[in-house]
Amino acid sequence: MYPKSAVTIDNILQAAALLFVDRNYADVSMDDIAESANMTKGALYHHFQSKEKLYVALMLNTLEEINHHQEASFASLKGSCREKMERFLCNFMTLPELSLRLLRLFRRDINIFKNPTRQRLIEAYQATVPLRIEKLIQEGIASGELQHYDARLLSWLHVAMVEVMLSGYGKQMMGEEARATLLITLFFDGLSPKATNELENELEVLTG
Amino acid sequence: MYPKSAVTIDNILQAAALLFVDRNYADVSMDDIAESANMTKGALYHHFQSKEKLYVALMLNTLEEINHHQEASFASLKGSCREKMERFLCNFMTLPELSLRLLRLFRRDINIFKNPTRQRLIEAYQATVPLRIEKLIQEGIASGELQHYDARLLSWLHVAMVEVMLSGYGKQMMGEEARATLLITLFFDGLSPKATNELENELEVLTG
DNA sequence: TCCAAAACATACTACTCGGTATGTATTTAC
DNA sequence: GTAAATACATACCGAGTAGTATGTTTTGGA
Repeated sequence: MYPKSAVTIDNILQAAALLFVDRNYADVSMDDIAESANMTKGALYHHFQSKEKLYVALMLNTLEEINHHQEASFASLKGSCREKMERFLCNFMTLPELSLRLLRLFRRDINIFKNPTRQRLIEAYQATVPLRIEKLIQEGIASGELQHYDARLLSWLHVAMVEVMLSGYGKQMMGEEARATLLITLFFDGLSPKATNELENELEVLTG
Repeated sequence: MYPKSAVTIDNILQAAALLFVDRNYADVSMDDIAESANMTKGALYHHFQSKEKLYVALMLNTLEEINHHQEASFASLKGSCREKMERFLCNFMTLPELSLRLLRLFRRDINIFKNPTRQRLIEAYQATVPLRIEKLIQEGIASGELQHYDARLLSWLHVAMVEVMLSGYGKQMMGEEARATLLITLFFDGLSPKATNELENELEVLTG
């Protein structure tokens, strides 16, 4: 009934996001956030009980957005495991710059908090990205497209590689789809020059 | 001439290391460090001008240790690029638990500082691990063992994967050498079941 | 119109923490 | 031994910050 609150909260979270992505949690004060959101600290505390609650809200909110962005694409994935993963990755890379940076921030700063907050944040984070990839990998293992290593471990390796591709250096090197292709190639075929495909082609030729 | 100072500084750095690895930079106070090192803050400030200087000293000190640990092994690497990387990785994994955790900490917290400190730390960090791997990768590319992607990007991907292998979940899953082997396999051959070797064997059989 | 609840502002508290000023004890050099 | 440099202790300061108490303004409904 007081819709003004919603837009204000959104303003606060937006301002907080911009501050948190290039300073540390400890280095961003509630005064900073209030000033950046064009309001006073009193108003800020009217909407958020504490700094921690604000950060958690920002995180859950961002993850929710990302979830929404991915849900449709994830549900409509078709083809081989490899195709699915590549599609998913491409879609992921089209997320707004800010969302991606926040995601990276969360992964880094999640240990600031103590349980039970910590556990809650970890689960929320995992549900949006690593678990989805883990599911794709599990399917790939089941269908024989991937060797049967631990799916969770593989998903974390994948996530870590994606993070590298998204951060700084990777970005200026190559285009979006080139980076996605490289990553999928590395993941499935490795970096040895004799790629599986080529060898399979040779085999086909020889075996008729 | 005052040799007591050296051992005291060592004590301080050791105590600080233990505190920093499981709390954040901001969450560890100079009082904490002093208490943990069994001395007062005044004594602490006699040896370190500031908290930042202390942290930098800890970091450079740790990197120096790691450098020392790796130098001999790195110089004596022989065989193919793949063998070299596997050896190097195995050796790296034999580093003390605390050193590895500190290394991870530095990578995460290096952005706390402003230039020129930041730049100095980044260079020191890169010199101990990523640059060495980059060199191995460059050799591999030159010798045709690896496809000619950007060596630096590949080294970062490699480092990121190593980090996953060393952190928590990876550790309890498999033994040391198993993790190293998996990582090298993934890096060179990928995770598709039809590994390059097998295909090459098939080719050899068919082509005689 | 009028009132209660929500939205926001102001001013303040309590406290932490990096850093310092100034002392005392200990070590080394001669 | 003794003087000076070093090592360490004690007590404090000032800045900054999370959080609060208490006001004032605005909003939405009856």
